[in-house]
Amino acid sequence: MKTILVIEDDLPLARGLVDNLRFEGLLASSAASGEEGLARLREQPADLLLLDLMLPAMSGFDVLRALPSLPAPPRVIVVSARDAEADVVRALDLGAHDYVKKPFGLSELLARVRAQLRGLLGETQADEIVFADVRVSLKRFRLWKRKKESLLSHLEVEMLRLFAAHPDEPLKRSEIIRQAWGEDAYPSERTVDNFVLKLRKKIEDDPARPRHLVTEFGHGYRFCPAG
Amino acid sequence: MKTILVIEDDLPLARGLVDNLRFEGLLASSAASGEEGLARLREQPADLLLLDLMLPAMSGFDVLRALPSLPAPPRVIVVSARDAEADVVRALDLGAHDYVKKPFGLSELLARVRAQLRGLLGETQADEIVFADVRVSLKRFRLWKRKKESLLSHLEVEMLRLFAAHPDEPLKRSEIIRQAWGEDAYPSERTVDNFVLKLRKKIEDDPARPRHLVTEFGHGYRFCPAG
DNA sequence: CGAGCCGTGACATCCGAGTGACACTCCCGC
DNA sequence: GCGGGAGTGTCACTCGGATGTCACGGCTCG
Repeated sequence: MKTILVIEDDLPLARGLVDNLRFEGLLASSAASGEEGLARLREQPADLLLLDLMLPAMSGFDVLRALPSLPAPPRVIVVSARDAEADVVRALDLGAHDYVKKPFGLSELLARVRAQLRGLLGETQADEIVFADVRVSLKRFRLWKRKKESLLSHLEVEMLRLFAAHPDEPLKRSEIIRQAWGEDAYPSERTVDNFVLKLRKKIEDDPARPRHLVTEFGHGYRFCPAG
Repeated sequence: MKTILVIEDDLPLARGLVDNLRFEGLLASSAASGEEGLARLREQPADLLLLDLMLPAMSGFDVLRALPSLPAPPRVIVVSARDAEADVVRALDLGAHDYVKKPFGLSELLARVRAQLRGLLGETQADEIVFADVRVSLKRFRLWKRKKESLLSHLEVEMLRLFAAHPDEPLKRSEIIRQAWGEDAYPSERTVDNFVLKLRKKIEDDPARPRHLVTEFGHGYRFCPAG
């Protein structure tokens, strides 16, 4: 599913946009300031950003300038009450892909959102995890440890994604299953052990003495990026 | 250099646009009708199309509908005096990437042109794909492997084009269908397998042990130009 | 109506998720 | 320290789903 972030300090408007985007079948969320939005994008890259220009502290232009240094910059539609041509040109040349003037027609905005998302392949979410001497491409289902390449299955990727989202935090097997397998799958808890085994063979120097995927006796497993 | 075609029946306006686009460093030309424009695009693919909606015989909407069947569809900015929201939505959903209402500010239009062309570098619609001992002419629907010639169907070409645009990246069957077949075609996912089979017979030394079109179990297929 | 193309169904084959068995390790009470 | 039971490491095996492959039917176009 495609993800969208709305950066807008007018909360009722933001909520309305998010609701409508969700109704379009998109994974939408909002942030009330540029700083908050950028922090969110750094953690959880989005495919598209709806950006207001008139924000409290950090302006929309500042946000545009900061986007290229993100791990996965989103496409951007600027939504602004500023209708001077100079503002439009400035925003577009700062990297925005489209510019919609307030007040806008909702159906036009949604059509422009569809136009921007069209042709984007797959999900652009965070597609790399890097720690120690290991690099993981979540999009390509591949893992490299010192130039040695391994293939990852769908579930291995989901588990790595989960562990990376909770570094140094013990995760119970039941929690791992719920997050990586989904709400409606109920494999045995020993299945988790098997996947930990497979992952250790791919990311540990000595799989018998793991330093990254550590057993928390009686509680589950813990991911230590630092080792 | 990036190429632009302007389809506009108001000749003075068309000339003005072409001059300004050339001043921007682009290779611009114009056509006075939809038919003429499409013919031009078929001979000489462009990177971007500026399209008027109110054309004499064939309307701009008709042109939009005809674009996908071109060998190399351009990006499209619709430039129109029709300002009803319904027209905007319709044009965007027919595949336009942006919509500018007349009368427009020239600097804004040029900024939108730059925004559309940005990031297109390297994606310029090549009409040849070359890898290993295989050469493909996308325009001629032909493929050569060591002097052995094969004919390609329309969909085979689309799939090759898609794979070539995403080397070494696993593509899901659903994505392949969406990109190669189009948004409104829903063949079975097994259809993709059949086309992979046909392509393998044409590009692999040993189709039973493919090195270029590799299966990613559970994910789809991956194109490895290097083998 | 013949040829080529697209799409589906059927069958064989392959792969990996999940299970269970067995050995080993850890914690706890003695 | 020293069992013992619970928890974990590890592996071989199974089974369902995914894929390879082919053959057939519908379709369009000349």
